Amino acid sequence: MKGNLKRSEALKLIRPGEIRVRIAPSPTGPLHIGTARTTLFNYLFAKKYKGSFILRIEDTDIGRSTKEFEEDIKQNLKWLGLEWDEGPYRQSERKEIYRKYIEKLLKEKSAYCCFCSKEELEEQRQYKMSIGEPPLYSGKCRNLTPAQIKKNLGQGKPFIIRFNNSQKTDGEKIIFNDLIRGKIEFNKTLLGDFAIAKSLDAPLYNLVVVIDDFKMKITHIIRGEDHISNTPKQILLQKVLKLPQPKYAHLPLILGPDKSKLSKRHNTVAVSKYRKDGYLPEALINFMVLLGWNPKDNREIFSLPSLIKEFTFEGIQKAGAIFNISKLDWINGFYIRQKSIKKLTELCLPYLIEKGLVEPIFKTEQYPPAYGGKIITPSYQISETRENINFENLEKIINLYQERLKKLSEIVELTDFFFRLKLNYPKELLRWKDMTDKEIKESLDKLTKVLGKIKEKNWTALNLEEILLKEVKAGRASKDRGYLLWPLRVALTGKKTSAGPFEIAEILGKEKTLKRIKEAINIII
RNA sequence: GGCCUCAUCGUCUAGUGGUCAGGACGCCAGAUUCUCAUUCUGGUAACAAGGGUUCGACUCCCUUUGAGGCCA
Repeated sequence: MKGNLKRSEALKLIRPGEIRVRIAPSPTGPLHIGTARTTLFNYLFAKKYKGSFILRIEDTDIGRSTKEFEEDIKQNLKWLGLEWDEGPYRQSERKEIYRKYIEKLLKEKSAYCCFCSKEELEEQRQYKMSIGEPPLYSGKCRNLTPAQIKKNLGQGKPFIIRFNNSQKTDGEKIIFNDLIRGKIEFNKTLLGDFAIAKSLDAPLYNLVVVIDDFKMKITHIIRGEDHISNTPKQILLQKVLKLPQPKYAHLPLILGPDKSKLSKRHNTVAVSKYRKDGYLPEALINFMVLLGWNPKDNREIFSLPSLIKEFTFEGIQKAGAIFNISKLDWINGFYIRQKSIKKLTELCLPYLIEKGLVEPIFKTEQYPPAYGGKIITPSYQISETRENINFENLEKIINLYQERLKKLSEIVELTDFFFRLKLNYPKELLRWKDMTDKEIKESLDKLTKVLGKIKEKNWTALNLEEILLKEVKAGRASKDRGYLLWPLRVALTGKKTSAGPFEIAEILGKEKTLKRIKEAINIII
C-alpha cells in the first residue's frame, strides 16, 4: 500500500477530455490475449474520461512484421469491440522523425556511437559478473574523438548508438509514481549506457516509444508489468530531450499454468483462436477484465459499457493472474444462454456449414426497384440428404442445445445427428441398465406401434410426451422411464447424452423418427 | 549475475488492526431427471516462513523463502 497517497493525488489530476492513451502492438504475430487485455484497460480508461485511444503499430522489426498480422490485430480488436479513435500510426512510416532525434542526441553528446564488437561486450560482461559488479557497458567508446569516429566509420566498422548516461541529470535516482504500484525507484547509474539505435535509420524500442508518445501527446501509458524496467530508461530520455513525462500504470501480467508470462509456448494466445473456437467477444472481455481487476464487490458479470462506468485503477490487482480456461468456459456459457435464439442460430450456422452438415442456398428474388431491385435470401439444405431446412427449424435445433453449449463450435458435435442420413453407434448403447436384447426390442416395437398411430398434425413434442408417458405407466417402465425413453433417445441420436427425445422427435418428424427406430431394431436383432 | 515487481482456498479474488477470513470458477454430494446440460441446495479448500510494532495482526515494518519480469 505504500505510495497510495501519491497515487490518488495523481488520479485527481485526470481531467476529462485531456486523456490520451495508446497501445503499441508489434505485428509479429496475431493479436495476443495479453495485448487484448492491455487494450481493454486502455480503452476503459480512455472512454471513462472521454479521452482518446490511439492505435500505433510498432513495425520497426521489418523482418518479422507483416501486413497480415497487422490485419489480424485490427480485425480482432474490432471484433472485441475495442475500436480506436486515432491511427493506426505505423513506426515504419515515421523514420524521418526518429532520425532527427537521433541526430540531435548525437550532436548534443547525449548519445554516441559504440564500435565495440559483440565478443568484446560479452567478455566484459562475464568479467564484471565474475567480480560481482553489475554487467554494464564500460563506456569505452563514450569519449572517442571525432577523428577516431571518422576513422572507424571509414573502415566500415559496425556500430550501435548508445545513450550517454554519464551526464548530469537531476539526482542519481529515477523515481516515478506508478498509478497501480505507487512509488518505484531506480538507481540511474545502474542503467548504464543502454543502446538506443542500431543506426540512424534503426532506432530501438526505448527511443521510439519516447518519441512517439510525445508526438502523439500521450498522457497515460498503461502497459504490462514487463515494461517496468524500461520505464527509467524512457524517463531518462525524456529528461534529456526535455519532453513532458506521461503518467505510468503497469498492469499485472497474464500467466500461463506454469506461472510464467503467457506466450506462444502456452499454445492458445491468439484471440483469433478463441474466436474460432466459439467464444463470444463479450465473454472474452468479461473474462479478461476479471483477470487483474475487480469492482470491490461480488459482481462478476460486466458488459463493456458497464465496465467503462465502473473502471478504476484502485480495482487493479498487482500480482499476475493465471489464465484459467474453465472460468472462461463458464462465462461463455453464461453469455450463450443470454442470446436470443435467432441470434444464437446465426452464430452457430457458420460452424454447421464449415463442417459440411448444412449448406446455404442462395436464391435471388426480384423486387421492384424502389425496394432495392433484388435481395438475396439464403435458405439452407442438409448436405447429406439435400432436404431443405428452413431457418425456423434450425432455430428449433439450436434452442434445444442453448443451455448445453459452452462454446459455439460444440454445436457440431452436439447436433450432427439431425443432419446425418445414417447413425453409427454400437448396439450396447441402446441398453438401459440391465435390459436384455429382447426387452430392448420390445420397447422399440412398442414405440413403433404407438408412435405410428399418431397423426402428422399431432406430431408435437408436447403430444408425444403425453402419449408416451401414458404408455410408460404400463409395464416395466412404470417405475423407471428409462426402459422406454433411453432406447428411444439413443435410436434417434446415436449418442449417450443429448437433449430430450420428445423434442428431438418433433424436429426429426414422424417419418425419420420411425425410420431411426426401425434401424435400431435392426441393430439389436 | 544485477535491478525491479509480486505473494489470501487448485484458479480468479474480497479484505486497509478486532471477521466463524467473504464471493466466483472448479471439484464433491443432494434435489429435479431416461442421459447430458440448465437451475436450486449443501460441502471441500487459503492468509509462504520467521522476527518485530501493538492490548490485538491476513492487514504496518524488517528478514528469509518462493514466483515472475527486464537487462546480455
